[in-house]
Amino acid sequence: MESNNQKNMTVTALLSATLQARFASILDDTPQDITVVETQNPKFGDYQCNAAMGLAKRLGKIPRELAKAVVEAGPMPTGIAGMEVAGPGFINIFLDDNWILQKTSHIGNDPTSGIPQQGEGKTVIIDYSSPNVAKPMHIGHIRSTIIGNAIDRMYRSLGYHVIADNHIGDWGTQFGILIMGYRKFLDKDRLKQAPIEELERIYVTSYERARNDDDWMDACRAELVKLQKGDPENRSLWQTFIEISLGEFEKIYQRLDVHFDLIRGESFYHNDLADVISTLREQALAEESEGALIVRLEDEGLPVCIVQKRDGGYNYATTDVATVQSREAEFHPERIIYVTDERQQLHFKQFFAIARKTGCQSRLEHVWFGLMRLPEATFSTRQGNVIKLEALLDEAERRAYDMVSELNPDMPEPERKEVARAVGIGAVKYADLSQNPQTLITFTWDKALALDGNSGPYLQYAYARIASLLDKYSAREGTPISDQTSLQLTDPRERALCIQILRFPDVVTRAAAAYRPSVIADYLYTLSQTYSSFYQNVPCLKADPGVRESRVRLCAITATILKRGLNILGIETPARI
RNA sequence: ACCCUCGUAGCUCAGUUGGAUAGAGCAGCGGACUUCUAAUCCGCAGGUCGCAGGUUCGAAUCCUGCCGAGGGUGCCA
Repeated sequence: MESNNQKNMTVTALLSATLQARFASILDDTPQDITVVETQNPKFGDYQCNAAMGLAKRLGKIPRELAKAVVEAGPMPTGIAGMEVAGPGFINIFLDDNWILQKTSHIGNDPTSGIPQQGEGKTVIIDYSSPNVAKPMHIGHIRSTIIGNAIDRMYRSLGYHVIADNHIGDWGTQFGILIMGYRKFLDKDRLKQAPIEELERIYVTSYERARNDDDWMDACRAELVKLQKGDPENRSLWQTFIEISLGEFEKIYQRLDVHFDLIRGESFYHNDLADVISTLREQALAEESEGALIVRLEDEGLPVCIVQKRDGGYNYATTDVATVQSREAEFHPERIIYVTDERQQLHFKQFFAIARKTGCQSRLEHVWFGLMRLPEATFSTRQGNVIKLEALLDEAERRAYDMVSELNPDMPEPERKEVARAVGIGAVKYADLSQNPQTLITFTWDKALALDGNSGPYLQYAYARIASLLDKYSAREGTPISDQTSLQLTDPRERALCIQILRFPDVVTRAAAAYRPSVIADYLYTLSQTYSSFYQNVPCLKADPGVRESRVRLCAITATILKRGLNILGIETPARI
């Protein structure tokens, strides 16, 4: 009987502990870095330990002999059917079939699918999406939103108390320009029809004018000062801009199934900025240079950071320091994770350094991703070749609709639309989540909306096929497959599938530690392929009684893992496609 | 000039942080549908891991140099 403690451990954690004890039993002390990893190739066993080689060298022993001694140190521990020494000193581990089945059942029935609840009692703040007021969200914003949300869900699945905070750009010089634009160029009909597009239009018009007209520029500055001093009329306009923008953002968030616990823009921290500056002065961290206030960061190998401009205005770094201080005081987070594009790397290094100097205790992490580009050119607001997020999602749903209609012409219209929505959005999300974020990615419609191969729809389809199989089983037997059905291994493909299922808790743990949703995406795709191969080649419903129940149950557990894994990526799993 | 990333099959990308014969998808070729949902499965072909050195039992992965791409570098965010 396993203890609760062991049930909360991943397979690699369990095996690592087992092997560590085994090494310790033949050595004088307990080596620390004994780890067990999944094998790439089944012929090397299910898991492997590579520690003997490095350790032997340090101890002046022969690697193969050390490995052999470990293998022969005693009877096989729980869960392990056999171990063998291979190559220069690898220890290949073969799991015990009964243990595999027991573990697979446990993962299938566990409310957290075996994911260790390592985050219990810890708070993590995740700062993502963060669009600017008065600008529509385009495909440049999608990555922060989708990747950030996946990290959010990953940490929740590990038991962390997650605070998702949308740090919107609702304060700054653009509002003077916007207020003048609103007064002079506003078209009320357009504002009703497409509010955010109209705000963007008046902003761009006003901005163009300001570039060529100094009087206009001065007027914009004057409006900004009035706003910052609390002028009621400008204040109310500003509120209007924010409400309109938030309303538009919320539509996108609803479609993407993204929800924030906090929406605190830069303005929320505005009153704290003067205090931040005076603290920096008191601690002698800030000094004047060329009329501005700077923090020197040579000791960190970083360039100077300006915290207050010559005209008295504050910079982004100042706001971010104020934000961290506020978050620490209110929430005491163990960690704060920021998800932004790669251009802000230096900024985050600088402001993390300043935050630490001012006593910040939270672990600060910057998760960055490459900008998205269009095949023809770098996309930019100025050139007007942006793809609006809304248009992308519409196109995705349209293509998915055509696909669903072709596959399933009998599906009633409302359901077909609903499925098309889930599949279209899932395709867009998966395209973004399935690759390493830190690479430059070129946007193409076909890739973002891929419906076959390594794609969201492939995974959803795999899920739907299982759901259909389970329905069919229930219909025939008059009752769904029981959670208590005992599993058995009668075909190598069943074993391969179980081995994949066992990996899930490790994968989620690893993905969260690396802030990489692609690790989960990659795994789910492998799981689906393993399942598809099993399903295509091994009869389930048609199998003999007993074997049939076991296989159907295995299908059900696979479905559970697929559903949970996709849910962590923020991708829905319709029961029919 | 300096700093940060990236460079892997024709194309798009993985590669468990130093492990065994570098893997998928798309495209190409050959097979499997009166189905347990073929958006699938089985097989074939495709590689000087940008180039050159180095570190060690072992390198796509780590160090150095070079080439190429992208981003950044005191009053934008």
